[in-house]
Amino acid sequence: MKKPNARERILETASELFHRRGYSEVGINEIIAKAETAKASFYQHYPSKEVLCEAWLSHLHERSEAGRKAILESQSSPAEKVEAYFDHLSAFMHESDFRGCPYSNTGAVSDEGCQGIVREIRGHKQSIRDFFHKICREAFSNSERADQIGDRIFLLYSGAAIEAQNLREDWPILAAREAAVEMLA
Amino acid sequence: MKKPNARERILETASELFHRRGYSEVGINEIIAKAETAKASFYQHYPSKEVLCEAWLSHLHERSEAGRKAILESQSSPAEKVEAYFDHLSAFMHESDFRGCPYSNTGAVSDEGCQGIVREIRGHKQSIRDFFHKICREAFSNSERADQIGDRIFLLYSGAAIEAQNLREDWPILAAREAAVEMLA
Amino acid sequence: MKKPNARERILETASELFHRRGYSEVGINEIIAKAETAKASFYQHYPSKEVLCEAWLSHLHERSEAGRKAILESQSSPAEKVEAYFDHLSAFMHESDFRGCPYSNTGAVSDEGCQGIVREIRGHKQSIRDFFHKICREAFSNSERADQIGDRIFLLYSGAAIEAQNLREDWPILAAREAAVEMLA
Amino acid sequence: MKKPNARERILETASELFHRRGYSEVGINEIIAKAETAKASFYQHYPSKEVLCEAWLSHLHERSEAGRKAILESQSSPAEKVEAYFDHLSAFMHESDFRGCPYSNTGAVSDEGCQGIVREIRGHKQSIRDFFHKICREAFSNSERADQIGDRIFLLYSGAAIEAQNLREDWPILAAREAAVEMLA
DNA sequence: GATGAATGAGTCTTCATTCAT
DNA sequence: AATGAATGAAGACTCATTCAT
Repeated sequence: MKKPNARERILETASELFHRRGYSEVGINEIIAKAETAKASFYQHYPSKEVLCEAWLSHLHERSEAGRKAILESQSSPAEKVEAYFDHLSAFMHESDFRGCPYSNTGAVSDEGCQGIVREIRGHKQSIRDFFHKICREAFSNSERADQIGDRIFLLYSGAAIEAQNLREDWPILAAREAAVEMLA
Repeated sequence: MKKPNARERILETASELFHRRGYSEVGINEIIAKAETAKASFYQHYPSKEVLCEAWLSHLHERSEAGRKAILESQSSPAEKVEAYFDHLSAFMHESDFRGCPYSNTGAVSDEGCQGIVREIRGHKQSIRDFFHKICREAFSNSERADQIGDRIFLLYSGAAIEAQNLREDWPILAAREAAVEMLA
Repeated sequence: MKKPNARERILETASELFHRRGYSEVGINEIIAKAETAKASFYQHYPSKEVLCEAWLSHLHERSEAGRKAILESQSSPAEKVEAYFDHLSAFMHESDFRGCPYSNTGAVSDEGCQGIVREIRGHKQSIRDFFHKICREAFSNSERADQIGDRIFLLYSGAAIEAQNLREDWPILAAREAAVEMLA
Repeated sequence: MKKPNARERILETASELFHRRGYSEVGINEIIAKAETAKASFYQHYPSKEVLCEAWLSHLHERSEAGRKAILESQSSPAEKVEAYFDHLSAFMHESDFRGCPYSNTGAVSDEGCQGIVREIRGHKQSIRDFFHKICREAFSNSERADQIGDRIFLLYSGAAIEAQNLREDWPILAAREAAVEMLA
């Protein structure tokens, strides 16, 4: 029984599982079973579980970058842009039963030995930080102050994601959003 | 070869290992080996790994509560109290090579099935949130505004911890601290 | 279904399998199946397949040393001692369907990374070499000449074992025995 | 990307790898990767790993036969011919970091099921035996005695190869050579 | 209160081979 | 003549837990 597109099916399945339950909690066996693939087919496409994890984070990052780009290019005000991004976060959290940030969650179980994974995490985080910096530079004439506020919103954003996960509540997202908007006023 | 205090040695060993590498990444075998205990002795004291995890988080919480109590009872201003707590965080992060928050890290690999663990996490987080609320109520006459600012500082605090871990840098802690102080001005 | 003495059963089973088919050709699964043990029981007693291999070779060496000791302590002439040892070899080869020398066979699939295994092999070989040296010193007044002849008999012995294996014939053992006796005449 | 001579590249690559690490320790994947060939191309040229092994041994045998033929046809004395062959062995061992005899090493991991491989091994060994027989017939008028001495030199030769490998020393080759020359005196 | 031996189910990864194109 | 994707079986090893003593 030959199944084409194993590569894609594996990535899709793993994305779902890694996100919902965490990278370290999902085994190759479960992935290939759900993806209906043979184990050796898996390793033909991904040399290791770690590389699959990188592919997942990288793929997620691309989509997430596109979302930020769309917001940046919109005609909205800085505050509206920030609001839009927090609304994205809120939707994302509800979709995934408050599983939090895939990057932070993965970072929690990856030591410095997982170089590729760590690179993906840092790249993603820096990208979000840059996003807030850009928005704040639209709002503030002083670029130093803009970056400072951008960092604060970035931290509020991260804190909101992690605490919404920990508490299984969405007030952190709303509170962070409100704080961010206030900072841009 | 009788080893007294097996219970304590196990908890100490597990605390160190869980914190540095993560609950899911540390096995029972490693714990009992480092604690120089027999496997059956382990299960005599802790019926499961999960219960050991709860004991770890609970013990950590007690010490952390004591720290917050001391700060609250100090003669410092609200801003100074917040600064003191962020300084604690900074020291904690440096001590542990930026391993982040034990509670959030554990939450990243625990599903809702781990009721005891989840309870510890939520209790701890709520406790920190309360701590900031109390400080803010000293600073603001309007208690609603106080809680709002307290929540924001709580989120900055969480965000700082997680991003210091992700980026292995300490600017998030400094930036969050600065933001918190500004909010209390 | 608890089975005591797993450790011994594993060693016995592995000894048989490693000898008949070769260290690299026998998997842990087969060993534990034949020994009727759980996989984890295996690893409780032997931290790795490599260590099991060392235990096998070491155990074999002890028995083999005892045999040489008995020959050395016998009242036979040097030639008779050598004959006795070659007769041992002949019997051993017939017993095992001409599977040759376990040490040489294992050396054929072990690189220098397998330090423990290599140590066992070299120790065993040196022990046989010493054995022939001792016998020859009984036969020759010149100890240098004795060691020289001892080395030659050692090499004849090794060559006989390997070629009896390769050819599945026993003439090599008979020929080597004859040559050795002639050297002692 | 068309790669001509895939067949030859595969054989060359496999020869090197089989010799250095042993037939059973080298996988098809490694061979095709190093030979820069596709997996299916491999199976187009060699229906199985076993057949590739036979091709390797057969090819090696041809070159080795040529060497023996050259020695036999030389104008040297029997003792010189034997010396030349042991010198070949010495050079071969040093070139390959004392990996020993490819045929004996392969025999150590091949059961009687591998008919083709076993045939190659036996053919090769018999060929070397014949070689020594021929040389000894030049040296001895009594052809029975000649074959007897030839067999002894053959066994010394085999023993030297295997023990040089086991001990990673070259004294066995020198000792066997010396013994062989003495036998021809 | 303490122990070492035993366990089944799981981990990630590699094997030699075959398929459709 | 060449290819990349697919495969089932097996590889060594670890998991958290339970047992009898």
